[in-house]
Amino acid sequence: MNQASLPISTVREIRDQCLCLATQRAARLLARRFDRLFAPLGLTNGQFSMLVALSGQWKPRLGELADFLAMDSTTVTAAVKTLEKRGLVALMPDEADARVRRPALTDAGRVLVAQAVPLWRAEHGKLNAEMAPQDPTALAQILRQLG
Amino acid sequence: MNQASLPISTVREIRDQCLCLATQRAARLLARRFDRLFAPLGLTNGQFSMLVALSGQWKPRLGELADFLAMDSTTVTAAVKTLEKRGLVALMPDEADARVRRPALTDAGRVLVAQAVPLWRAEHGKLNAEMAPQDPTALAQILRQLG
DNA sequence: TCATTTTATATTGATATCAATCTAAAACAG
DNA sequence: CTGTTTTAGATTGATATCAATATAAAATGA
Repeated sequence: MNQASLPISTVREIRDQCLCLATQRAARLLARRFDRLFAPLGLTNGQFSMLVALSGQWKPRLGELADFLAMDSTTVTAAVKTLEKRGLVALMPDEADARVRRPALTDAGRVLVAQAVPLWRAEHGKLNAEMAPQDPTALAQILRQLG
Repeated sequence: MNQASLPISTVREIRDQCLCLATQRAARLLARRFDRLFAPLGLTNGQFSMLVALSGQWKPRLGELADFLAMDSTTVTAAVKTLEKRGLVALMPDEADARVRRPALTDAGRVLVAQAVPLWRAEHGKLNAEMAPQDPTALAQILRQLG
């Protein structure tokens, strides 16, 4: 009951090398940071990302949005429902395929995301400064290819 | 109702640069990957990380474990309770301070983590190969400093 | 000492996450 | 065409996550 279960070298190996652990850690820290940033607007970091994803000309179906966010599609269904209830997003039926529904920003959603972007820009500027001399965009690109 | 809410350059800026989004994406992908890997043992990626953290000589209090995992301490309380119910971890009272409780692996926990490590090593080897020529350990270190 | 503050953890309530499963529509095979 | 398979999405159930709050022990201060 007293000896370690693994060689100490193994514990160190996993602690120092495991990308899953390192990524979950960073994800939790950044999620909290941006959740607090957007809290005055009633948004979470994930809701902000989703609203931004819907702010271009791109009109994804739910499944495409799930791929973009690397979420399970059931998670997207639930998340969109929350935004829909708040009137930030509307679900539009597809003309060609009755199974498909495409989330789209409402006017209220557009107003809110426009308010959130300056907050994001200021906070992300701080974050970039903190991680110097690392290149944040390069890191983001590596992360996007990870999985 | 039809025009984009943000300049397209802003949408691209956030999509390409936001470390919060990039990290949440990667975290979800890796969580699913390692959850499936450990599923035959009845473990999630987070439970594996927690058991490994308790596999050294380190005997953290709950709050120290929370810091190590960058989790909220209430999340750790709940997660440890699940492991305790399964008999993988026991919560030991602290001699000097009655508020403090220290989670410790049980024999069953030791057996299970020893079974999980070879799975982790094989899968992480694949992951390392996939991200060549990036250095996975360097990436893990950057992520550990992020927040 | 005793009241106040701080610290460590637990509880509650809300959302996030995913696996497993379900329904309905579309695509396909014969 | 009709029966089967595939695809898109929704529902359910379990755990994860954190903010807000509560509790209880320790530390501090008058």
